[in-house]
Amino acid sequence: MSLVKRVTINDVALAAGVSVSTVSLVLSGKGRISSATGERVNAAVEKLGFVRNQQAVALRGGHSGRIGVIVHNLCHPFYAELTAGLAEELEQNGRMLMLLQEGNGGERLQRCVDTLLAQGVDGIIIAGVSGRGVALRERAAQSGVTLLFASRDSHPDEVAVVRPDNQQAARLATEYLINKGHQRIAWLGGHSASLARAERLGGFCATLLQYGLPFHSHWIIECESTQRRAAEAVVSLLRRNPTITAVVCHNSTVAMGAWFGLLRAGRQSGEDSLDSYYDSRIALAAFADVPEMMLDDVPVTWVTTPAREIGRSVAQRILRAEPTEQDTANSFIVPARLVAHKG
Amino acid sequence: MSLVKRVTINDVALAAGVSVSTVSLVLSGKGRISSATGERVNAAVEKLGFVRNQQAVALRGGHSGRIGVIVHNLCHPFYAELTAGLAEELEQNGRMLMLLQEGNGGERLQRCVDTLLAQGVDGIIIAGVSGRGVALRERAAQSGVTLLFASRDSHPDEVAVVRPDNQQAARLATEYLINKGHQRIAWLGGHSASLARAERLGGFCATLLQYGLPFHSHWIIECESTQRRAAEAVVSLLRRNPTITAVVCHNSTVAMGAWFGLLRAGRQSGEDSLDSYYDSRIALAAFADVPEMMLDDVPVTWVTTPAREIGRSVAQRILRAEPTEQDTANSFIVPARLVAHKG
DNA sequence: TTGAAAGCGGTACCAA
DNA sequence: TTGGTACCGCTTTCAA
Repeated sequence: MSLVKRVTINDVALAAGVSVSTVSLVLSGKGRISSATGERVNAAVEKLGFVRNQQAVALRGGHSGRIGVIVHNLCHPFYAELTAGLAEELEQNGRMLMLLQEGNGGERLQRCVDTLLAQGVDGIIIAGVSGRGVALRERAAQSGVTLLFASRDSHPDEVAVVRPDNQQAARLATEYLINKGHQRIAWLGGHSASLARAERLGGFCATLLQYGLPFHSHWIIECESTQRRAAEAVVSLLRRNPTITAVVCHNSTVAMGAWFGLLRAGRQSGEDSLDSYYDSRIALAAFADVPEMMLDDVPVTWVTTPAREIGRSVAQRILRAEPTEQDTANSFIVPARLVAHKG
Repeated sequence: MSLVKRVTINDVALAAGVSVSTVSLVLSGKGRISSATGERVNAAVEKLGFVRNQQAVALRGGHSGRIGVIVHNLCHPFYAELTAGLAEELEQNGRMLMLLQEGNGGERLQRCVDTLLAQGVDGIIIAGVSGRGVALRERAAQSGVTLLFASRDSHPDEVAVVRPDNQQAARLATEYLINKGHQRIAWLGGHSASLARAERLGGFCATLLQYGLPFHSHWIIECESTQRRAAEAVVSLLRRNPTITAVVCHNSTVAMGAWFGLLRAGRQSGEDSLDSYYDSRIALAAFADVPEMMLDDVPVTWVTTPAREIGRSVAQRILRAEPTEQDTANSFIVPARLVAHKG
């Protein structure tokens, strides 16, 4: 037993009574081979259970079929979806994904790229990391490897990035509410340092202005992403500004919290039906990274960021990209979809 | 421009004025090298930006440093966490992860393994796929590669698997409720075909019996994993069995739904405080794949399956494993943790 | 302490 | 239509 030697092309050649070059040709279907030889080789491959050693192929000069992916946090739903889309698309094209998680800090990212380069990847995708993009791309280019970025927001660097259209997403949500008849719309959630939030706010404000609707900066509420805080915030907001009829929430947690807050407020104000209280008074719209089953029963209209599509898109781009032409690659912005609450 | 040739060990040797063998020795710190030469080589490495080609290393006979991972569904929180833990642990040990998603069907899984084998991985981890384990392990063993399984439940095959202790998790939840004074406890959610559910139910029933508490099979409710269904189910359950004081929920969606159901029921029954209605009447416990921030405000006691730890654990095992001794590897069962609702 | 050379498993060019 | 063979980048004896 012990170290079972792997079946190589030599073994196949021997078994089929041909040379290694012939086997190689059959394998890649390149040369003009007589069908008799072809079958003999294939039979040998089958019998011996031969699997082609991709490392050797890559070493000789071919492509390795590996795409490196550096993802900031795999457990974040957005990046999980993105990575899933990436893997899906890459697998469909016979490539595979080498995954690295970028735990902390900038130095580490550089090292991730080097690790990937050492593994002989054909391309590298960085998902959700900001800054230092130019230096990294240069490093990758030195090795003739395409480097692409994917992110939730626009990149601070001047590098190409595939990302969601946060402005359009906000416009979508806002217009939906406006078309439903809402005129006084507030914003709840997110931290002012968030770039994605800033982009969304841009779309939100622009849409309000465009429709000639009032916009007050004190209707824009920062809020920690917990249900408790969101519930408190929405109640206090509505108490101070009773004319507000709709709220756009920065994420699903905030939206859930806001809903609970409304439920409580409805109860406390003596309404006899929470649903009617909600329906007649306050409409909720919110951004979500993925259409979550968990949220199916909450009366919120969701604008979902197409994380999976972004993954697929960036995969397609890296497959198409020639290492030399990467400089021509421009940002590719994927639109969001609106999922209206039924009923 | 165009195809920038990668810096090789030859270039380094040339630049440092030594032979390739010397460079190799310095790189791996193996031979006894004079510090003068060592420094000259390192300087050249630095200047040229050399990165060692792992494919060549692996081809020559060393380990590739790659671990293949086949995961059923990356977007499922349990498997996302598991994969993250896996990646974390592997990276800390200088390995990396080649990720494959097993979309559908059995044939495909076999192909995934072959793909991984062709890439020259040192080991393969299959996360969340059942059946056909024996055949796959055999295939891997032929190539001298260790194959390990990780899963949410016990495996139907007779192969080693790292998995959560579903029985213990259920025991944990049940005992917690009992210690809180609950005597009449129901079960809500999950499909009867689910193996994980069956295991949990085992722990649940055993604990009840152990404490001499009543157990009625009609207190075990199957339920689709949506909030709406769970809300309906919990209300109808309590209406039929008003003596029940606690419910164990099969997952977080069901728990959320149950809570909403209780809220509604409380309101309809004319209670003036939902919280007190809930607190005084029905306690909820539930299983969750990860401690989710989203759930921070729901009065549910969670038993979290340690997905990340399972990932880490299986990574450690595959790093430790010698290809030949895999048959001695037994199932490794990771206990769950209880997160009591504060207040 | 260092260098020369033989592979690892393929590919592809050049002959036959 | 096939076979011989020189590599790809690196490790590792074996000599020097």
